[in-house]
Amino acid sequence: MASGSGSLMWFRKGLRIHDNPALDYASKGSALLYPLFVIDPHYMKPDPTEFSPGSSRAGLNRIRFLLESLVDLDSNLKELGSRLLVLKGEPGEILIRCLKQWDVKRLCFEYDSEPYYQAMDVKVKEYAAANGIEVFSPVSHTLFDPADIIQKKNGGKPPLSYQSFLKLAGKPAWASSQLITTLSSLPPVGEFGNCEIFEVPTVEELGYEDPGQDEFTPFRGGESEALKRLKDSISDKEWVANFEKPKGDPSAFLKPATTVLSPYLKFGCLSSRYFYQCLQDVYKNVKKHTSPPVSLVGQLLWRDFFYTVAFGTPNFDQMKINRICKQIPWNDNEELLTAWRDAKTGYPWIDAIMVQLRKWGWMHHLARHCVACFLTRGDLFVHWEKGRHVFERLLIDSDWAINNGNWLWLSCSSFFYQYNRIYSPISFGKKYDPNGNYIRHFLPVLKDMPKEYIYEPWTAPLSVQTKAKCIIGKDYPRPVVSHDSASKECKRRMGEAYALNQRLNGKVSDDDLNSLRRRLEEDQNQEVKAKRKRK
DNA sequence: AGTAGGTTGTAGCC
DNA sequence: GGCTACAACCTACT
Repeated sequence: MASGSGSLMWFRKGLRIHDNPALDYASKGSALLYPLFVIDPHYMKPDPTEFSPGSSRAGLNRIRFLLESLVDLDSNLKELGSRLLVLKGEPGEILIRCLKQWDVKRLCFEYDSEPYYQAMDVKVKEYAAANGIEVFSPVSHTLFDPADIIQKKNGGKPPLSYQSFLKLAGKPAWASSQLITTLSSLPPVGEFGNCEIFEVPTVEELGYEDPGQDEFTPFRGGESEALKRLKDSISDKEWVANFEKPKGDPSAFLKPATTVLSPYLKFGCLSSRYFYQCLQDVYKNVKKHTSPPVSLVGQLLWRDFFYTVAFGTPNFDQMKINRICKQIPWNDNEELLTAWRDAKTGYPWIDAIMVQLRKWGWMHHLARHCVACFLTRGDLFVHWEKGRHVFERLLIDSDWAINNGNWLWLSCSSFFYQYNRIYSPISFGKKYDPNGNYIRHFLPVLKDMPKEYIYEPWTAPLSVQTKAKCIIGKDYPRPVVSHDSASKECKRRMGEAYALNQRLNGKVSDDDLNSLRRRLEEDQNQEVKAKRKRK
């Protein structure tokens, strides 16, 4: 109760010591500190109905990354004379139970703008208020407070373009203040009575079996790893100063073309604000540097842009009743979706990327673009929400606002509308990696295919296929669609869908969408018939 | 009402 | 590596 002398630090994201205002405040003026993490079954419980090992929300790679981050957090807390208390269950309920049983006068946790936590936090705050417990919930996951930008600076609506976001956001308030990056010690952990406290579990303890995979993500979770990676990334000042995102090589995998700090930012193992300040320090000491949107700081601002729009847009993660999302008659073709998801489209560039996603949980941004475009408006015309689900589970850096924002972008449903610009599943990869080394690594079945054919193996003469020990249609699939005709058909459908959205001023009903879907399919059948006749 | 600009398209040319 | 045509969308702002 309010008479207590302890603080409860509730970790969700923000799995770090450095620049953690909630932790800093919790540790000040309190005789006791309870650092808590709750293992949420929504996120961690095995779901055997899913297409890959993991829960319904997260694949095994990301679950493992989170556990590693917790182990590291626990060990960093121990160095400061504390430890991490791990509990299991629905986090909101568990937290309230802890507040009831423990000696807590102050509850601290990082503000989280995702709908899932917004709903949970309302209940927790209500309980705290009713019981005289002080709540401190600072914005420290992002550079800016999304609510501040939307309400105070833009009259209640989120900006829908990056440029307008930049103008509204300006410089962060804390840009030139000293962030607290180290703590010297923490108060001792209080008595936790009959609460059953766990150590950080292993994946096996969570009920997962060894998936028997030959290759796993090379990225280890945790604040220590994040800071090491940050230091490595910014040590090359020229590289930082000249960074231009679109110029990176998506096929580079031995040494990725970006920092790969995204998974650490996702879980808050790395503070985006600290990263921002480190980058500004580099910029100060060089003659010239790149700028947003392409620079490294630009990447952090992209992150905040998507957080802001996502916070200000109800139903951001779906097509229907989403104010900013174009209504498009996507198909529901399970076979095409499965081929894409399981790296069996017959396009090696696409399939190699999907294998990297499955094994590493990370691919270059442009590689993500290629497969997202291919699944949706480029070739297969499958609903972006299906692709979103696959990314959401498999990416180690999957972040609700950013993942959904990028699927809206790539499917030309919002933010980006030039649907005639389609990534070629053949030539896009080839211009970076003409020898196909990336494909050879992630699709070893094609490792002996001559480079003349590796992006289009179905065009290789049978003698070449035999010599490469890879028969197309047997050892590696034939293309599920022909890119030339499929992309043309997609453009036609997008054009029709856009016209419908414009005509109805965005108010497209299920019936409108279904009748367009029927018409498009009829047109396509007629077209196919006409083609046959001509032959 | 009209226009500029938009992180990252492709193919074909030099 | 850079230029052009291709076909053409939207948002933000004048």
